[in-house]
Amino acid sequence: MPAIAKTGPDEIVDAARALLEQHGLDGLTMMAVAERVGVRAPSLYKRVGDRRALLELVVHATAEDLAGRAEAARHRDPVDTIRAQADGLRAFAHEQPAAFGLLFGVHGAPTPDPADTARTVQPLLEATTELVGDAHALDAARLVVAWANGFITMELAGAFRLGDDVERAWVWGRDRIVASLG
Amino acid sequence: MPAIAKTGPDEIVDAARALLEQHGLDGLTMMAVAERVGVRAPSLYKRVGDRRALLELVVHATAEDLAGRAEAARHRDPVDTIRAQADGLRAFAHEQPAAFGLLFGVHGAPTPDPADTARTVQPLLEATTELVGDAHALDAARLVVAWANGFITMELAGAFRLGDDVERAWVWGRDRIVASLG
DNA sequence: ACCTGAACACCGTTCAAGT
DNA sequence: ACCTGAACACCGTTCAAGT
Repeated sequence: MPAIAKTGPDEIVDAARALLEQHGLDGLTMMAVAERVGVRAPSLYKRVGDRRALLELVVHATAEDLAGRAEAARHRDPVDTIRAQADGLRAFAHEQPAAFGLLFGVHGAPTPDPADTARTVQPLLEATTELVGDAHALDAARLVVAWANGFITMELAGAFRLGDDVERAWVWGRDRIVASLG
Repeated sequence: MPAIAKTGPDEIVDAARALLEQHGLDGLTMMAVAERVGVRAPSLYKRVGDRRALLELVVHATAEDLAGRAEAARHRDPVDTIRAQADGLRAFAHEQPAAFGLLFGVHGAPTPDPADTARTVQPLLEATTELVGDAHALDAARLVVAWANGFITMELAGAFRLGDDVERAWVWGRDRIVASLG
């Protein structure tokens, strides 16, 4: 007998991303995803392997999203590009904090596709190459990304507890780093 | 009837920390902790409230550990202190990667005691005060900590996939940051 | 006082049976 | 082809009953 599919992998991944942001990683259960796409949990296994595989799809979708933004934030001036890459990463993290945490956290989450990672870093790498030269372009890119990721992660975790202006700390740190590459 | 306690909170926290490093956060189950301390899972609830409370104890113990190390890594020269704080944090993370991830990750883990956080940052804050003055001491400390946390987190997550020397990137970044504060 | 088996809720996953 | 109820394993948690 025919039997039309009620859902596909895309709807499932979208549902999973929504649940991730709304209820955290623990709220992203197979049962909750199933309910959201209008199906019973066992049916999901015909589409996505298992929960781990679904997390991989979520990571992949998030990484693609981020790569697209990074590519869109290029400027003529390498200093402008570096600032835009850092600010863009932060904006992305504020929009999708849980997905950002999944992508850059430590705890055994799936790793993004190397190709997406490469696309994401590329514009920054071009800018640092222009600023500091080939020999240290990668070191410089790692400096910028490490600082931005660390700052954003601490910000999202509420780790800046000594008061004062977090916004100012971002700009101050960002511009110190940019200046140190000049 | 008497009935001597078979275990106390300290053994339970030690068991939990060991499980965390050996089997990850998912391996830190109440049943596994119970088995390690020689008791059945229900008995743990007379000692630690619940799993969440146990995680808080683990975070607290880890944060105290880290604070002690930070205090032990002071030097006369503020530049030496900053280097030592960054290197010490990294050494700590390499020894207890899972605990480090729990402490600095994003995902709804318990937050360390503010007092422990303050102790941990204090030596760095004194050094940055000496280097850049009161007005930007906190901004500078945040720059250093954000970079170090971000670098270490990416390193532990295996996010440095573009090859090359990670060790060199650490030293290069660290010394750029220190120099930018001079 | 402290410990435990039994029980319940919840989640991931499999599979035989339905359409 | 696709979907589902039933079932199993595993974990967190509670509680009445044991010593």
